Amino acid sequence: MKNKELKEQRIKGYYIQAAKEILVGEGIKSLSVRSVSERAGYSYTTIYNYFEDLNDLIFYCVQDFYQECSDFVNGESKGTESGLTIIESKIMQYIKYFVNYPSVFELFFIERVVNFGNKIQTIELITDSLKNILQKDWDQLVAQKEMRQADVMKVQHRLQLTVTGLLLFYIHRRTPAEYGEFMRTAKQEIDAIIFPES
Amino acid sequence: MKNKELKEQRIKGYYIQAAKEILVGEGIKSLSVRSVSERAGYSYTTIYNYFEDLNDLIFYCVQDFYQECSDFVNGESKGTESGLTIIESKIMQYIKYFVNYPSVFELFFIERVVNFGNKIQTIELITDSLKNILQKDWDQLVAQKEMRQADVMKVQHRLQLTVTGLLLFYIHRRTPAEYGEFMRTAKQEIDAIIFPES
DNA sequence: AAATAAATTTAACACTGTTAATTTTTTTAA
DNA sequence: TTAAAAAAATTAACAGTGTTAAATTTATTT
Repeated sequence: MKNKELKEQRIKGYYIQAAKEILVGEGIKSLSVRSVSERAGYSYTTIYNYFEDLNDLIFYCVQDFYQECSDFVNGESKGTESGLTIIESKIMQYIKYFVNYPSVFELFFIERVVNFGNKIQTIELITDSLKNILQKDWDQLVAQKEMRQADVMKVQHRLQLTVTGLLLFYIHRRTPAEYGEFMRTAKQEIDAIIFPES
Repeated sequence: MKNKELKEQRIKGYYIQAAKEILVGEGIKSLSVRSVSERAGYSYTTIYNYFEDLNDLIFYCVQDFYQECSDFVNGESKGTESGLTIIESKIMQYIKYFVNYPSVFELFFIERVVNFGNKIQTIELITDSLKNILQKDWDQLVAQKEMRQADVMKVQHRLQLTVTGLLLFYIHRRTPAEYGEFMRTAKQEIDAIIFPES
């Protein structure tokens, strides 16, 4: 009976969609078993027939958001720019995604993750999301011998720390207060990492 | 009647002490109006006679922890080291403090702060805690003309982003998994920022 | 010692996540 | 097509959360 499984997947989709809408619209503080159930159109315990618990549902949202973020960054290929330049503009797109969806940033980097269990892979996927999303571009750079593999790894790590730090202070602590200044300093810091000589 | 005020301060102290013990021992997830009240020796609503709400109490803890962190970093002056070297070892002390008290890191950088109001100064104190705690050392460096003011500010900001990023991934996402590796890469990254030529 | 003020506690409310029992709906078998 | 079995969904309930209002106890003044 694959019909049954299809049905189950559809209903899970209703919950995931409802949860994503609440997360993007009102934030994780408004996401409760009751609120998501109501939006999905079910009573407040039916959800336990389809998800282990609320965290389980949230994990599906995280995977969806990761894909959205990746598409947002890699979607519009800027055409004929050089390697590091296109990487930089992609990093700025990555930053813009989380500025547009601060709840997703919270979900990825702030939210305390309990019940790791079988979700460790997803955790790693999102903590390394910047690296993962740009992996092809970095590989290409190495293949064209524009950078050495070891240097790429160092730069990847440095970018992860700095970009996450930038977003943490801007989204979570409103530092700096102005969007324009934030984007300016963000670009400066990224520049300093990927163009270390200048 | 200053006697009355003294009494009030003492009782507030009981609550703050109880809250700090819970935060350090069991983490913020275990800090509730009921748990802190029980440890302070009062019924579960007496707290509202001394604090606006639970967040108000937490803010007093934050200020205490900030002072503790500052003392931990500046307490043991390493004697006759040169400017940047002593700054680096102090930054490593700063990191060690939060590794020892991960709940304090959460309180400082992770916890969503509602009801800003009159607490904005405290927020700024802790988001700029690394800069604030080392300010004298930086000033001395400028006074001795070992660094220019503008460069100091750039390095301060870079350190803030990197150190917070490092702690976020290590404490919150267990990346890297090993303490030794974490401290090694932390020192590397700090080195790269404060000794940019090498 | 009696009246007043202050401090503390109990009761209650509206939330939260989650489990167990019950009811409704859907599927299978005759 | 109707009866039995299985599945799905719902209601009730529990233990927890923060917070307010009313009741009670304690302390201070007259």
